[in-house]
Amino acid sequence: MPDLKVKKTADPNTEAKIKTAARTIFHTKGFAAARTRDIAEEAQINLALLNYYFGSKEKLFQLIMFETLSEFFKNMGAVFNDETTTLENKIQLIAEKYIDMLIAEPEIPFFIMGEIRSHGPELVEKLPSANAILQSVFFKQYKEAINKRKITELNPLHFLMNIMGLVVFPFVNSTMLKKVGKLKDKQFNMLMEERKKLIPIWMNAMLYAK
Amino acid sequence: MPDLKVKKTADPNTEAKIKTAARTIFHTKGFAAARTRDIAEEAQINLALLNYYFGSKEKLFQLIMFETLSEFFKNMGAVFNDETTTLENKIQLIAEKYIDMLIAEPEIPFFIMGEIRSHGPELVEKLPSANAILQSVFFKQYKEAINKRKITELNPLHFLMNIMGLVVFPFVNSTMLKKVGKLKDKQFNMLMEERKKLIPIWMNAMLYAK
DNA sequence: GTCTATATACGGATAGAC
DNA sequence: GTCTATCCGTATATAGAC
Repeated sequence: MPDLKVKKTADPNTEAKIKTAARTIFHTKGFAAARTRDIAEEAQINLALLNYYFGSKEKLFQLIMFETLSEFFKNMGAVFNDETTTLENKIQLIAEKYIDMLIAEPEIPFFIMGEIRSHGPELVEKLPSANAILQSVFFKQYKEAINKRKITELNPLHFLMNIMGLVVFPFVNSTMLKKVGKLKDKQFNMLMEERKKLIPIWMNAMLYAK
Repeated sequence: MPDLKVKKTADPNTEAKIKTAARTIFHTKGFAAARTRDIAEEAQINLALLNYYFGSKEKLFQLIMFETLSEFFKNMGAVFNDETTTLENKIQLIAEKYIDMLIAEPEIPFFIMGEIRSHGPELVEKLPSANAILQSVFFKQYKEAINKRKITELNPLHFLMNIMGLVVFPFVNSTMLKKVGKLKDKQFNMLMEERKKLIPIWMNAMLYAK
């Protein structure tokens, strides 16, 4: 008689399902507002399995946070330190890659910033890439461009704030922007696509302004 | 025999103290992570008094949220709709006023965006000013400037995203920026002061770029 | 109005059957 | 591995003394 699988056989995907669900819930609600029950429901598994596989809400969160951060910074390190591309190339690549990523997962920057605020700056310590940003090839090239054109030298952080502000901020504040502009998600994303081309132009204009 | 006030006379400031404390706690932690005990401690009052005066955590939150939003948008409405100032004037005023406000209360934009995300867009409905932004004098002047100079017309939302990104984003992401730039609060605020002058220059350059 | 003590609800976690 | 039932800490809220 064949095994009809009438009863609970192990689901090989349970662990993965929980992780995917946890990612979604944590990203959208943040650690404090996320409930393990939300995650269990999203994953369509029993609540007890969350603890069985991951020990605790806290441990599961640490895992998701670690993966999210690695993912968020890994692609960027390569662009920032590529010796073969120009400053202008890099600006364009950063705009394109970040915007693509943010269209795919728009909740990530808010999630990261929120958890950095609440869990304190210890979290930032764990970002190897973060500390080295100002020493990257990207910023060396920025300084060269400034010197060459004999422009008043500003703290390079302004440059960093500007490109991040232009790229990331619309996603962080998307709810309000959609409301103000009466935009559907699709239209909003179209605007973001436009910005891939516009931001390099704007950044260039800012660089040599006045 | 004089009244030595040995015992509990009514403190006329209790209500105000709770509100001030609630503001601080809600702004820094958000609704979900804020505990009524945190607020009571911050205000140095008995926990029960919070409910005595404000009914519930939820009601107290609604009050703080309403006041925060009104305050955040009221000054801006005046600037946006002033017929007597030019576009350039307004950009400068917005940068100055917003940055002053954000140096004084840096947690506000993150707080507002976070609660809009979690409490859903109903909250945005309650912003009378928000819906009218694109009809303001500020944006009329923006469109005139574009037409006059025969520049490719973009969705005005780009203009809004840009100025907000440049002004607000550094405050939203301040923890990471301080870390990356190894800045004390004081140094960070100095950079923000610099931006009051820089943002108008940059916005102008962006406006007529390419 | 202010306090202490307590009720009530909720969320994270585990025991133990299957 | 998966489920049900339950425990326990914590957080909001209230009852009632002063």
